[in-house]
Amino acid sequence: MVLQLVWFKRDLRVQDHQPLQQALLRGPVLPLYIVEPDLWRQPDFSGRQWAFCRESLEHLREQLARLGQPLVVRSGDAVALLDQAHRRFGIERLWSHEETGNDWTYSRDRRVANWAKTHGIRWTQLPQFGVIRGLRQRKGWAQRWESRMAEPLISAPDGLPAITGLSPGPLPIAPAKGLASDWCPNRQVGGRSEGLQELESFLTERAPAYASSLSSPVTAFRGCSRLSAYLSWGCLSLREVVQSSRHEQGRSIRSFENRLHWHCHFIQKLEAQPAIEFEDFHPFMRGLRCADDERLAAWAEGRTGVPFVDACMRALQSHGWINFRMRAMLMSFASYHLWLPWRDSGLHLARQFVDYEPGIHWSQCQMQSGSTAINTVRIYNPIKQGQDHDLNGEFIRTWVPELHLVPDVYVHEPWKLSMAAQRKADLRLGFDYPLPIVEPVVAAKEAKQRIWAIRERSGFSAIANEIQQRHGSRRSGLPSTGQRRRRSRRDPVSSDSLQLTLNLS
DNA sequence: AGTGCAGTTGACTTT
DNA sequence: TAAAGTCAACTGCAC
Repeated sequence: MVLQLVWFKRDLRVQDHQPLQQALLRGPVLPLYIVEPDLWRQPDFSGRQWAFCRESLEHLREQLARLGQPLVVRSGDAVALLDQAHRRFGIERLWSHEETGNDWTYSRDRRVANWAKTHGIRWTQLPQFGVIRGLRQRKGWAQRWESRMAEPLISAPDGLPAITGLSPGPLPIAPAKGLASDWCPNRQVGGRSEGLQELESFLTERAPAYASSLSSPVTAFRGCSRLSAYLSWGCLSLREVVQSSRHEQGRSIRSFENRLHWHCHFIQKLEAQPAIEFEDFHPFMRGLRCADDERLAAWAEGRTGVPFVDACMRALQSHGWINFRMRAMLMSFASYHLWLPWRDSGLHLARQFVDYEPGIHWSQCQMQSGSTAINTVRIYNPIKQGQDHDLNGEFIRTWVPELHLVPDVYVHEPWKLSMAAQRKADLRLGFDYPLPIVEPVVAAKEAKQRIWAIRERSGFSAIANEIQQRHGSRRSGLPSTGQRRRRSRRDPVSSDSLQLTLNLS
């Protein structure tokens, strides 16, 4: 018997699954998922991600079983297992979705490609996002994204011919031996039905308030779409989310759609330049920051002594998710205030995110650390963020119960409490809750100076411009220094040539 | 009623 | 998807 092998990776669904559809046109299909212990031992992967993935696999297995051939699951090295399948059945062709993963999955894919070539097996990888493989420069990208998303959805197959004498194999509880336990009590549950429920409730109930609730962690857990993990693991296809959101109208849904666009925009950067997982976009930024295990641990465990930062980190630990603005603030605090290398803090965040998507993640880590050079430096002030998005401290009090009795005005800056006030709030600073490990205002100022000193060095902007050509969207472009015309308020539409000359000279 | 002035607001620039 | 600083316009009030 000769088979088509459909290799499921982070595309755990049968709907809108082009490789599955195409493979079935050519013959009986062996649907395979490979649990790769080495992958799950990588420092950016974690138990909570496996738990979500495993739930999604259970659902996928059921769906495929109903179609006639359950999902086959094997644990081990991908090349070894593919080779085994080939020797037993003969694989005519290998099918999968393109994956823009980390360095480990990229090199595994190269090994698989090699193996396939050696055995004369064609490996067809089809795109599932708006990411374009082999793209040299960014011009025209947005339009190609648009046409990808407009393609008709592919419905689930009618059925799969059963393969006799092939056991589905167990879905392991742990994907590798000796992995750290990862308690995440408020994690979303994986699987396509859960994803569809989330999509449905978002579009029919929650979408109108999306734009107004996505910034504050008080409202974001309900107000955001919460589809990210289902997209990362492929329970839902991006195209189906884009298309169903287009049936709705309103300001909020437009702003949501914008973010779906950004999803691929960021993955495209890692696709075009895999090194950004490890290496700063801009060479002038390399080796800038200082590794510090103690600082890293305090940040990662939510005990920096800055309440809003700690509250966000603890909420993330418990949910496996937090809203975008707070992710940016956490990263900004690690990179600027604590001056930690983004790779170290980024690995911790990667493990915390159930929705970890390497391309988005590493692009964002760099962007929030100022190392992309094509974005302006954004240093978040955690006290201001707290006052803006958790004015009365309800979020802080939920996650930092040590501050339960601290009055609202001090809850963002408990170090300003007098001894008497501490006693009254039943709080001993430095004992029940730490004093801040850095002075937020001073640390931010210092970081800002360091970063700007580098940005002003000669040769910096020339390289920044090259990065812009390769990775930037049109809007993110650096203003060309010295060429911008200043407009006075007094003279808002001045086109007076004399003034123009003066301004340019 | 008009003027002076401190304090506030908002647009815009710089870091 | 930032924050802080600057500057001019505006506001409310006293006289």
